[in-house]
Amino acid sequence: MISSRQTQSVRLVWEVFDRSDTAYSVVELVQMHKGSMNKTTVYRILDRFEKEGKLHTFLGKNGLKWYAKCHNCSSKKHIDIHPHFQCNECGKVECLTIDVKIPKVAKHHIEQANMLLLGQCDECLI
Amino acid sequence: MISSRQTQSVRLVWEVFDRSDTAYSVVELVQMHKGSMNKTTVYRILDRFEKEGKLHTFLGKNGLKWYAKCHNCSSKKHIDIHPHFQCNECGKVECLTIDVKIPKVAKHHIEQANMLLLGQCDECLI
DNA sequence: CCTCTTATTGCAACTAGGTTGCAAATATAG
DNA sequence: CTATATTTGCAACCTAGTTGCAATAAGAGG
Ligand SMILES: [Mn+2]
Ligand SMILES: [Mn+2]
Ligand SMILES: [Zn+2]
Ligand SMILES: [Zn+2]
Repeated sequence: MISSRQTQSVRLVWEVFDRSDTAYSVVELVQMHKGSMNKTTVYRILDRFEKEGKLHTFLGKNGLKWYAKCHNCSSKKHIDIHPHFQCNECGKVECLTIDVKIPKVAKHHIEQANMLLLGQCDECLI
Repeated sequence: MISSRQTQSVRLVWEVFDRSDTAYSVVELVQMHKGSMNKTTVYRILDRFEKEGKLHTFLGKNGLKWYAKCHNCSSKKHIDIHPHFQCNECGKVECLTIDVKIPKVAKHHIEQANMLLLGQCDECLI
């Protein structure tokens, strides 16, 4: 499941994602593991998870990097090209399962489409 | 046309956008005006232009802030909700005139959709 | 034109996310 | 149990962007 060396830190970071399908910003993850590992280690472990196809990454509304679990990816193929949602009130981020068709643009070759929807989440709508 | 005080710096920054419809990153703009004004000034002028509805802003692929001219906006209403394209090879950014319909998401209120298309621009396709 | 008020600017210091080089620690193959 | 390669901590660094404050300069009104 977890390739390369299965260190204490690797296990701790993975557990967070294993427990739920929530997306986490690097800032949260560094904060969360403060005391048990260095921030550099968090960054490096996340990098490795991404290369291995365990996590995918995207940018939230202020350019912050977010990570979420992949479901059918490997180091060879990332198929997590889905839109993401971020709540303008609580800041929470979610992976969306809806399909977005990539628009065609004349004279351009489009390889990827990043879509970030902004608004209010279910909890903040009340 | 240009509200507030029309300083030397304000004129210089505006000229860049007035000349063409190119999008510019703040990094480029600061570099471009190095020698004639401080970077803080560039940031503040861009902020003002945005508030006044002259420029709109969005994030490029590395979370860098980009600015481009608005065409029918005012301080009251920004209607520049269009997708943007960034070339993976030369880094160039373009505003796209295509329409993207904002997807609906159950139990969420979507206010805005940010879309960044990545690929190769016309010049880099050769 | 001159004067006064207020918006704008420069500067230096700061914040925050993210990266790097290197020596020390540790997982794991054999 | 070793030997080796990977991973980690640390401290220093980088870059985009922000802030407080004193100095400067638009431009409105006289
Ligand atoms: Mn996702
Ligand atoms: Mn645009
Ligand atoms: Zn919310
Ligand atoms: Zn290009």
